[in-house]
Amino acid sequence: MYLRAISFLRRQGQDYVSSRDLADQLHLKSPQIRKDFSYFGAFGVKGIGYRVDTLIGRIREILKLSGTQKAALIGAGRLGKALALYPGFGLYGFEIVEIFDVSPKKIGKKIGNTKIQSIKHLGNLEKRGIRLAILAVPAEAAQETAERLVEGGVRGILNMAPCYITVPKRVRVQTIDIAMELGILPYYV
Amino acid sequence: MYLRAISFLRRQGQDYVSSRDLADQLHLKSPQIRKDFSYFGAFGVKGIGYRVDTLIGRIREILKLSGTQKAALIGAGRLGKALALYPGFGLYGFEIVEIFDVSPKKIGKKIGNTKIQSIKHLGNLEKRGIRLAILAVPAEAAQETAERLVEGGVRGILNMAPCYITVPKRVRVQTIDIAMELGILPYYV
DNA sequence: CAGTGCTTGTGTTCACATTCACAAGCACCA
DNA sequence: TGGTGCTTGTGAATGTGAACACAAGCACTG
Ligand SMILES: NC(=O)c1ccc[n+]([C@@H]2O[C@H](COP(=O)([O-])OP(=O)(O)OC[C@H]3O[C@@H](n4cnc5c(N)ncnc54)[C@H](O)[C@@H]3O)[C@@H](O)[C@H]2O)c1
Ligand SMILES: NC(=O)c1ccc[n+]([C@@H]2O[C@H](COP(=O)([O-])OP(=O)(O)OC[C@H]3O[C@@H](n4cnc5c(N)ncnc54)[C@H](O)[C@@H]3O)[C@@H](O)[C@H]2O)c1
Repeated sequence: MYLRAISFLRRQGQDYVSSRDLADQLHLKSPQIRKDFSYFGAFGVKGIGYRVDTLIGRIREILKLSGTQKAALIGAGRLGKALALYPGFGLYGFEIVEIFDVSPKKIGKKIGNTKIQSIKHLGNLEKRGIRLAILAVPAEAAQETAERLVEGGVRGILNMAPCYITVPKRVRVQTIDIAMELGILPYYV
Repeated sequence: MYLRAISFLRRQGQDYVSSRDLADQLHLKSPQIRKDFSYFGAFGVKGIGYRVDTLIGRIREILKLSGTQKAALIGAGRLGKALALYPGFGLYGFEIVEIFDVSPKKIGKKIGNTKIQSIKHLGNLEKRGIRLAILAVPAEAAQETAERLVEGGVRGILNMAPCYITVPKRVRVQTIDIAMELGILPYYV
């Protein structure tokens, strides 16, 4: 979240940012931000604030986002296609290098420059330097597909299907349930 | 989250569920679930658990999700199209009834049964019974578009653009930043 | 070079959410 | 009908994260 906000400031040409500025932009209180940063060492300048470049570098280091990371996309449906063409992953250094699907109609076709491969040819992703996967298959197939990913050596899964998936604890899953997020709104409205 | 899990159980024909079962499924502890439910009154049966139908009804009531709610979709790009055709909103009783875009190439075309209208014709959504909107426009246009939605009487916005938007405090915004969620994974991997 | 204004970093306080532990209560059975 | 086995609902304990308040420190100014 900080990375996104600070990257935005950099694009606008800002060199320094104070915890107060960030707090206003992110709708947080400023001590929150200073505490968060200070957990990872003191890299601000009293009286001035934090240097934007330094901050981006440190946060990328902390989150292990330095350099580029390869990711696989599973499921070339409507959402999968949107994700495959989404440039926003670049900010965090992600690149979708392989796409898989089960449907013969889709296998062999291309999304952008990337060919859709058969899920049967998933193989050992780890050996190809892929440790992350985005799961955009129907909920019914999510658990089964996740298990194949784990076999393939994947260490982190972004699950777009509206269900929980169970994996060995060395594997991290992050689930996004878009409809559920919308479901939160009426309560407050 | 509970609603999704319990709806899943109902589809499987289960009549009752205990806090322990739910806890296992959602990777939580069981007292958490009992506390959460008890804040809204006691509607379980000791020795048995919670009746699935009752639970779904109560949670829908609590979250103000009883009945159907109309929503507008702004931005008929790749993501917008996927969302417009996504059946998963139905679980929470949402229906996308209007779609808007700015591009002359898209206006007049249909996604499913819904015609894409010009954003100029947004008008008063409230009067048409629309209190929720899904924002799937480029980040640069998000703030400006959100303001038009607020003018149109929208009370809740699901923002898919990777940026914060500022709205009057009577309006609730829920932002989903998909790339950011993926960005969380490497830290743990 | 002392004074002013601003911002960081952090010990302490505070608030809240999670977890524990157990009494109360229902169902089933002998 | 009394006993057994579960499960709920909830006060109390615990843990965790947010907010506060302020000393320490940098920059700029006259
Ligand atoms: N469309 C949306 O806007 C949206 C929003 C939120 C969540 N989701 C979720 O994302 C997932 C995908 O949604 P979608 O709209 O793209 O669906 P879709 O039906 O358009 O696409 C699903 C794709 O997955 C492929 N597939 C099915 N089983 C597979 C398997 N075992 N291995 C590999 N590929 C397989 C299908 O061939 C298809 O191409 C679903 O779980 C859906 O609930 C979608
Ligand atoms: N594609 C994805 O998978 C993905 C993932 C995460 C987030 N997002 C975000 O969702 C948003 C949409 O992404 P997309 O991939 O669909 O982009 P897109 O470029 O395919 O579509 C954007 C659409 O918005 C329309 N638009 C532009 N300005 C508008 C305005 N002022 N009013 C109404 N409509 C307007 C455009 O005409 C276009 O049809 C972006 O903010 C993007 O960052 C997309």
